[in-house]
Formats: sequence, C-alpha cells, structure tokens
Amino acid sequence: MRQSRMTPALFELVAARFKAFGEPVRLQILHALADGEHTVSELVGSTAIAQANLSRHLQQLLALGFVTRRKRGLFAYYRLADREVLKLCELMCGRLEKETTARKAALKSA
Amino acid sequence: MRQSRMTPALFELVAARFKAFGEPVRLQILHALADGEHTVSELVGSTAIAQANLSRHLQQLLALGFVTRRKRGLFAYYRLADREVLKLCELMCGRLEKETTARKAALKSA
DNA sequence: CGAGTATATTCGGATATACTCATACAGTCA
DNA sequence: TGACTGTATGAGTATATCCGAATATACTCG
Repeated sequence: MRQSRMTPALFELVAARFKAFGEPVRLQILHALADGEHTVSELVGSTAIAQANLSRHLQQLLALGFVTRRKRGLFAYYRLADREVLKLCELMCGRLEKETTARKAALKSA
Repeated sequence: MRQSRMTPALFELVAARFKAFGEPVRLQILHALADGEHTVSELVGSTAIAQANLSRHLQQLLALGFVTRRKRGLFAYYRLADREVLKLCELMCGRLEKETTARKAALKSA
C-alpha cells in the first residue's frame, strides 16, 4: 500500500484480487499452471475439477489479470500472466511454513 | 508454492490466509496499523468501523498471524506481525496500478 | 463490592460465492 | 451442411461470510 491515499474503492479493488487467491480451487489451478501453458481439458485431467467449474474460475483469474488466454482452434491455452503471481503464493506459503515450524518448536519446548 | 507437494489441506490453509486479505475492511485495518500499534478504540476512531466488527476482524487477523496483540489493562494494542504483511499488500497494489495505467494507455492509443 | 469502560462474543438476517447440471457457443472435419 | 468436440454460460441450490444489535467478559477505580 504505497498509494498516496487509499480510498474505499481502492480497498475494494485490492480485496477483490486477494479474494481470487482465497479459494483453494483457484490456488490449485494457479499451481497447475506453474509449469507452463495448459488447456482447460488438460487441467480437467490433472486437477480433477469439473470442466464447468474450472472454466468459471479461469474466467475470474483472467478478468483479474492473473492468467492469460490464447485461443487456438477449439482449445483455450491458459498460462500465468507473470512470475509475480507465483511470488504472491510463495510469500503466503512461506508464512505458513514459518507458522508450522514455530508451532512444532513450541511443542518441543513444552 | 515452493512446497514439495501441495495437498488439498495445504491449499485450504494458504487460501484461508489469502481470504483474510480479500476483505476491504480487513485491508483497511492493516493499512491503519501500518504506522504502528493501535488500540481497538483508536481504530474505531480512525476507520469508522464499528467496534464489534473491528474486534471480529482483528481476531481473525490475529489467529492467522498477521497481527499481534498486547494487552495492557483494559486496552488491547494491536500491531502488524511483520513487514511482510505490508509487502503482500504492496505487491497486489502494484499489480492494480500497472493494470490501470495499462488501461489508460490502451484508451489513448485507441 | 459496584459502577464504568474497553474489548470480545453470540445471534439472526441479508448477501455473496461456489458448485452441479444442462445447455449454448464456437470451431473442426467428414 | 451436419456430427462432434472443447469451452463458456445460465439456472438453481447449498454454504459461507458479513454486519448490526445486544450481551458477556475483563479490568480499573471509587
């Protein structure tokens, strides 16, 4: 939040973006796209998420700029928009790891 | 997501953390805490969020490790748990800025 | 102890979000 | 053109989440 002034509208916009990451299914999709471009049907295969559901979540991620789409014939190829997307996930994962190791350490000392 | 294997449970845990950021009110609270420790009543004054609501959100942020609490007499002093919290916000804000400037540029060229 | 204050929690209604099923919309190829 | 396939979308339902009002809890001080 380096923004000079944070308006309610701005909070809304940022929150909407975080909300996109706040759903396990979407994280799973981003994770599946970490190794490169995939079509919807490939994702159906690798993630066990229903096609309709997958398509919907991909639309959201697309609308928010977290993934990009390339249509080629019948297929839609989705890929992560940039590396920062993974960086966000890694930051949060890192916090979780720290938390769990801290918890373990606390148990040992007790 | 540097984790060796992402399990469904792990996705849930990470998503829960992102979900905390996915709410304008909580972002506003984090923003208000950016300049240091504050009590609940101070935050009521500076944010115009109702006390009950504020307390609720602070509990969530506390449970997820984004803020810490120090109780002293009647008062509860909350502060950001670490700098990373702001970094996450800044990353997302940065994306939003890029998006909007890109949109403006697109309008100009059109 | 009893009043007063700061914070936390419970309850209930309103709203949003995700999911499934069925269907629509391309685009390909015979 | 017509069958077929991959992707997107509409409708309906179930679940989660937010908020306000009221209440509970914890601490201080007379």
